[in-house]
Amino acid sequence: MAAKKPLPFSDSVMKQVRSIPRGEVRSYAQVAIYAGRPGAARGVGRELKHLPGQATQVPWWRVIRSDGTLAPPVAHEQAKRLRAEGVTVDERGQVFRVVVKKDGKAL
DNA sequence: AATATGACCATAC
DNA sequence: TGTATGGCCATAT
Repeated sequence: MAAKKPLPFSDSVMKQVRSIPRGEVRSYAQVAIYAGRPGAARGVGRELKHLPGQATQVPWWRVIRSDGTLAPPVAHEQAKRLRAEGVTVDERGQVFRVVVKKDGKAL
C-alpha cells in the first residue's frame, strides 16, 4: 500500500490557519513551516487570497507578515477584524503581537 | 516546459 | 530608519 499522501499545500495551509486561536496572530512564514513547507510564505499568501474572504470560516485575518505588519491589499479589513478580537493594531497596520508565556499568561 | 505574478522573507545599503 | 534587491515557493497561462 502506498505511503500516506501528504495533504495538498492549500489544504495543509488552511488546516493550520484554522488552528490559530482567537486573539492570536501568526506569520505567513510560520504557517508555511507548520504546513510542512518552510519558505513557502508566498504560497500561503496566494492561497489565502483565493479564499472567499468575508464568507470564509478560515480566520485568514490572523495571518500577518513576519515583521508584524499587514498585507496592503487587505490591511484595512484585517485590522478591523483583529481589533474585534482584542488584538492591538497600529494606525499604520502594525500589529503588537500578543506575547504569551508558557504559563498561558499574557506578558 | 517556460514565463510571469503575488496577502512573503531576509539581508544589504 | 527606510528603501532596494535577491531568493523561495506555489499557481496561472
